[in-house]
Amino acid sequence: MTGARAKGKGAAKNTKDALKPADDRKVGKRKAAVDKSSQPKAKKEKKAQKDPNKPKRPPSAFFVFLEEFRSTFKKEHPNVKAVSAVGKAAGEKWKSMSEDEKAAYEAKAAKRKVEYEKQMNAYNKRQESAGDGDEGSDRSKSEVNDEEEANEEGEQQQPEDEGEEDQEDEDEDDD
DNA sequence: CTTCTGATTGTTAGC
DNA sequence: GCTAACAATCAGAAG
Repeated sequence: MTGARAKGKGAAKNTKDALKPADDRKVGKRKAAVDKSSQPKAKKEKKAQKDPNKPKRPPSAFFVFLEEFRSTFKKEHPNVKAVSAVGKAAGEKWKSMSEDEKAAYEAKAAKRKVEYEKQMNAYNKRQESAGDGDEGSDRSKSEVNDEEEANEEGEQQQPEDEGEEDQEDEDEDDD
């Protein structure tokens, strides 16, 4: 079980699979390491944080929905602590949701993406800076101190609204 | 003690 | 263009 992780399904590099995009690939999953000594060791920090503040990927609409779903799911199933249980249930419901409902999460996810780009910009800049001096060599600098600096637009309104942002002319469903 | 895994889908980045 | 990897999560499993 542990062996097949990265490419679980044989990398799906076969011509057959190649034609078919990642269809049912159980997601090669993460690091795909654990081979022998690929386990990232925590140098000193708690987790293997390669980069000081690496911009994590923006949660997809599904993940946004997941966060909310998890709360609900846990409420109705406080005994269920299996992540797989929520994942399955969420996935099922997700597919059951209408595009309208999904659009609400998609809109949010889209916004996340924009922020992600911003974070990348800051991160990217950081990288350049880090590369300049020797990284990890100087410890007296108290590591990174700057945080979130890509706020050029002071207008960061936080709409607490619930759902439906500006769908404007969305064809909705006319069937 | 520390890191990984499971399970879901979507998005992003690399080739 | 397609593939691989990763995004959260939580508790257990493995080393």
